[in-house]
Amino acid sequence: MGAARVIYWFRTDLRLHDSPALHAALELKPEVLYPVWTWDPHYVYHARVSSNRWRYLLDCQADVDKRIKKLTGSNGLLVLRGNPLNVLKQALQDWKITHLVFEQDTDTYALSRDTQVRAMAEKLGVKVVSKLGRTLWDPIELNKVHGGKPVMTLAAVQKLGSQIGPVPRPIEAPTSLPSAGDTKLEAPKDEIQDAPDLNEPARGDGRVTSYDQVAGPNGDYSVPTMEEINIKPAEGPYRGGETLALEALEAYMADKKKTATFEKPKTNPGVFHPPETTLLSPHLHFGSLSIRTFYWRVMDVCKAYGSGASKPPASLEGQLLFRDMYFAAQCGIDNFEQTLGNAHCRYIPWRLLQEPDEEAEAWLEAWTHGRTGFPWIDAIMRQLRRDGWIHHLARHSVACFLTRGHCYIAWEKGAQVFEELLIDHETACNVGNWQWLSCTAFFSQYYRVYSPVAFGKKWDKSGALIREFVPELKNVPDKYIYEPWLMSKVDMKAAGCILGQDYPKRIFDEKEQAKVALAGMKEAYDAKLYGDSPQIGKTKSPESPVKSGKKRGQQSLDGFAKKAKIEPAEEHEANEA
DNA sequence: CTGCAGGTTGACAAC
DNA sequence: GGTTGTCAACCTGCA
Repeated sequence: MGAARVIYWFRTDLRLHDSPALHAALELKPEVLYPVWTWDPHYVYHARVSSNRWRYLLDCQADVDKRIKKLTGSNGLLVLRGNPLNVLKQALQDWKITHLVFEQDTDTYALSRDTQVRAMAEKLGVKVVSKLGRTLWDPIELNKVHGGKPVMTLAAVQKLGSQIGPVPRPIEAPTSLPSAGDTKLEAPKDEIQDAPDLNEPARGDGRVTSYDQVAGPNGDYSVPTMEEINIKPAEGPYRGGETLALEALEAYMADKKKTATFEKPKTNPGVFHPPETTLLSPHLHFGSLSIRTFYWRVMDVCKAYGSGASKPPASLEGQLLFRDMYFAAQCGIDNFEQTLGNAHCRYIPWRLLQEPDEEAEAWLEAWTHGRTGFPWIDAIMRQLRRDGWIHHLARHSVACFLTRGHCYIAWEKGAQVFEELLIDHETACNVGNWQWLSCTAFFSQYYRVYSPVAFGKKWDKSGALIREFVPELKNVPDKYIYEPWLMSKVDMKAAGCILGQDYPKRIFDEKEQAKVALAGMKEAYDAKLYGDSPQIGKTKSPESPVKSGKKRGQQSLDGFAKKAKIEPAEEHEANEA
């Protein structure tokens, strides 16, 4: 039996430190190791991604590329442009690969993609190895030991997690890597499906050239540039990559008291550049920081600190446990990313869930672009758009406002905006948190409503966040900064801000609208319907959105993925012939 | 079955 | 200005 020839497929794990999958690849003692990223058109066209997040991804790739080059002394990351099923099939054959190794990914699209890739590889006689590395515990196993029910409470994560066993300690980054062999590839002619192009808002004017060649414009599989992928320049201040991730972790952990006594609800959503929280979530998303490295650094600091350390759910450990909870819920619930067909999501007849509604469309548009006339809400939404990151409680505040608190608009609409704009967007966490805030799952105390005026004021009396992100209100006195509609004509003139001209009038009276929304929530709770209740289908038009493929797909979140058609390899061969 | 405690992070008024 | 009770009352998990 010859030596192993390995493709290491990077996806959710753009790092070299504590990578169980990479470790498994190296344990095969391969004679050649091809570190591959597949530039998947699904993400380029069928997922919402802002310029900020595209740049963050490229940052992570560039950093891993540099690290790999250092260890191999030759090649870096090989970015193969094309549908992973097709390019990997070609690479497995042309490079005489014996093992395909990657980190387990339980996202909806990823599960279906990996199932197909696995089948394709095994058919070619290639061994497929996948390892857990993205969560503290295996989300599938968490649900299994929960009796097959999806894990949806933090207490359950703690209990079942400790039953499964302690989180493994992180493993060191390799000190050397085998080089890749010959990288010549008989590039398959990929049919790139670019419709629907959900990334259109981030794209520049030029043509997408990413898929002209499988090896990229220089023929060397180099990490793409923003120009090459034709994405507009990113405006935000936050950059990605393993090097920055590890530095940021150490910088935060250096303050032992802050780390050990961390309580999320006590961190200030009005503080920015830098925020009071760790800002490590985007690194977790791209895998440029290992979750286990983060977890054990926190646990060790807390242990050394002693009895004064904070505890879950508010503590840093608690934040990481929530993440595991959402991953478990996502892979344990059918149609997790939407209301319809989701047995664990309360059915609420949200505006814009199914029926057109001009007023609600206008409110959604105003919310999306920070033009609601509520300075606190608008500041957060503009911060989200410019920087790609907002504080957790700020997310709560604007999510509550759009859904159960005031606008009574379907949570999926808001989740789509977050999906596009957040640099730390994680489908499981984003969808889960939107369900939480909209009181459709996880949480149900709908009478606790965040005020668009009082909540911000509590943290930030003089409105620094508003003055930064809503400059038209810069000179409004503190007294009116959260409620500019209280200004007289004279006040407006003095502040250089005429309402309805320089800054919008509020879209509604928030106290009145909160009453309307609360009454709606009460009625919806009394009805006790869930996303899979048969009554829902019956009350709607016969052209039920649950069944109709294309239109629904365009509207849904990552769940679109599972409906996106990935051509079986055989069909492609037939097409090419 | 019932009852009850607890639930990451509310708002507001009254003291 | 910081603490406390009320608002109107949800869910899950466990005894």
